[in-house]
Amino acid sequence: MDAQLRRGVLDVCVLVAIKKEDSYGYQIIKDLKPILVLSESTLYTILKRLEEAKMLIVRSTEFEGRLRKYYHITPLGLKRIEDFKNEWKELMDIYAFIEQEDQK
Amino acid sequence: MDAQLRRGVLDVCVLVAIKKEDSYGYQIIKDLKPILVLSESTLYTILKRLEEAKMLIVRSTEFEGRLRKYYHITPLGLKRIEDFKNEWKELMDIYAFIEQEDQK
DNA sequence: AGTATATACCTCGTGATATGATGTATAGCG
DNA sequence: CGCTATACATCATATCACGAGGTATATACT
Repeated sequence: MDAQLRRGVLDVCVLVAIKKEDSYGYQIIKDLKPILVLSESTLYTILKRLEEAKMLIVRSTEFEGRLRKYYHITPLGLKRIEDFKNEWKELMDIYAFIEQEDQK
Repeated sequence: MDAQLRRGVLDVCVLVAIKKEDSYGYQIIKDLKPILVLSESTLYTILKRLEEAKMLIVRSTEFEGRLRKYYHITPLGLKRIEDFKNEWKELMDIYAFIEQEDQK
């Protein structure tokens, strides 16, 4: 899929994956794989950005000798998802325009 | 609207506006204004990129003493629109996932 | 013991891109 | 003569995805 189109949904997909249940990097990649393949470098960049934007809070734990950073969604993160849904409507209008004009 | 979401549709909107009828920068901005506001610097950057990608060909003319660069869409440009429509389907699947997971 | 694979994190550099600010120039109108 | 509309352009900046590469542990296989 086109890189630019992906960008618009990447962070919201990550937020949604975490909203469902607190999760960590490696798990999120596996959970999203069926609908969206994303590399570790991409995901960790996104997680960091969302944490800096206070849409996520992190809690580091140790699990079987390895580090795990569990992310939890904040009210700001939930708001981001809601905002996205509204923006999606605008995007649908734009797509409708594309389809309509393209048929002419 | 979110900047990232915009990015995914900007160039296709421009292509569609030109597909309908050969057009030039200033006109395209006016035509798209009802559904998508874009600045001159943004548009001219996009036009340049699409021309370099051979999705548009340009023909410079003089109109009432001013320069006008008319753009015409190429088969590659038409293909880009078709590809976009297919990618849109993938994007709809992702959105369906977001909606579904968000309701849980 | 050694090797491979899965888990789990991270950083750095690069390339692509949108946008505001700014600049140039002409036409037409009051 | 100044203002607005038309019409182009460039530059600097900020954001972002991603590949390449790095570190470390647990488990399973040979």
